Amino acid sequence: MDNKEISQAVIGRLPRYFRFLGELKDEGIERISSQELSDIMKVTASQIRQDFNNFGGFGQQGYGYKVEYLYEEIGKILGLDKTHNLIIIGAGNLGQALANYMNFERRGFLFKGIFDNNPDLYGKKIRNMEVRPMEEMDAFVKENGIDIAVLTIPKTSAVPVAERLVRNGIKGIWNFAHVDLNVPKEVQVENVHLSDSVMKLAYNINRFEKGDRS
Amino acid sequence: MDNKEISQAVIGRLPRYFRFLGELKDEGIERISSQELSDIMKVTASQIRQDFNNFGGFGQQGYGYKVEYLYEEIGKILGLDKTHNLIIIGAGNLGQALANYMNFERRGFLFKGIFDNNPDLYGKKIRNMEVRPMEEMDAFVKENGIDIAVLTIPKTSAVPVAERLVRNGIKGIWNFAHVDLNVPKEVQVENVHLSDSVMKLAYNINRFEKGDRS
DNA sequence: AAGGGAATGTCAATTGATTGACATTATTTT
DNA sequence: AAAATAATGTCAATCAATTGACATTCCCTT
Repeated sequence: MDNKEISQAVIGRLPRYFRFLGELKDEGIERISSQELSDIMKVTASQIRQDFNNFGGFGQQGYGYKVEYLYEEIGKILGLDKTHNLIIIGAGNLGQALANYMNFERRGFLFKGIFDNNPDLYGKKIRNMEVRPMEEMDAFVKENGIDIAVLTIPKTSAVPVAERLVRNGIKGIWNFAHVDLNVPKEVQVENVHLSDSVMKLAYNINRFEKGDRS
Repeated sequence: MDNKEISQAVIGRLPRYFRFLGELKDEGIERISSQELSDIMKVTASQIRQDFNNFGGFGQQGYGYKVEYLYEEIGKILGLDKTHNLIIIGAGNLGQALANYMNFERRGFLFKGIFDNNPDLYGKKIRNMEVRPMEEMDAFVKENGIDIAVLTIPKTSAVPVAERLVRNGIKGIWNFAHVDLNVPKEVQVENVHLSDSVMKLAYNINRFEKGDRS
């Protein structure tokens, strides 16, 4: 295994490759060239080859890539061959949506529990899982080997809750709260700032209306 | 108004500036230098000045930036001084979560309707708005001047629905479906691919466990 | 009113990402 | 079995983004 650092630009593209390859596989396509993939995905063939080569190259010269093999390998790179125990903090609309939405299970993300600090919700069943009070979170994380916490709580509580999670050995935080979390570098944070996203959309709509047709 | 193209890298940072400035404003801070902002936001002061200069520069030499003024100006750049009429397509968990979650209203994103093709949901009230059947969508978009459609439907239906939206003059699509939409360039698409996001998280957790401490 | 100090705006240098080109190597055909 | 073909892997060139440096300008104090 090479130890050279892979840029996040490349990593950010892997899930999209994975998605397209999965679809090709489902269609029964067995092999594909970087040029064909380029046409489908609307990125340059050069970038595709460059990206795959970061991991050693999965193709055969003169032939192309075997779709299924490539799909498997990218899955492994992304760590989808392993399972991850996951809890959701915040049983509001978004937390519930994510809990139910979980065809993430297929990818090895196992939903292990959901927590909230609203007593009205305690015991409520969400996807066959009772909402637990926040006080139980710390022990639960430690005892159940939880890797990932999904934060769907208001920004005011997000920071202290993140600190508690870190203290109990969480490995990754999927953060939906509108706030930056400052955690030690051994804890991975992936932010989903929905309002940032919709603002970008607003900008681009506006930009276009002002006559910047590009 | 300058007509030079602003890179999406810069645009992508604006919402974060906006968020931090809003908080500073709420704390009653009146002025800030790029260096101070750099310390808070953990980006270089040079990048901050460079970014703002894309829009002509909002500061005063020897003084810094007026927080409130800067906040307002970035809001205007993002188009938050205008209102956008928005509908949600797909009244499942995620659609409902987004509908309720809407403190987007504060930013000028006005929730005007929600649609689904499941008859069981027709008429169900979500945030004071009855779920409408998909058949009514096309006319509704046209008649109510809808700018933005939020797609929270399965990937199979996302593509044809996007086409219908485009035909009826939608300006932007906030796409939560796990599929790439091919729309004319005058229609802006902002993707929120949640599974891509969680896969990136999985990668980074794995990478770290394998000993890449960075 | 004048001078010193502070921080912007901007240019240049560097770093990083993407694209292009092609030699190499495997496959396929004859 | 050899030649032709096809497409990768990789190097070099280009393009874009980030950082660093500093002259300029404006604020603030005396």
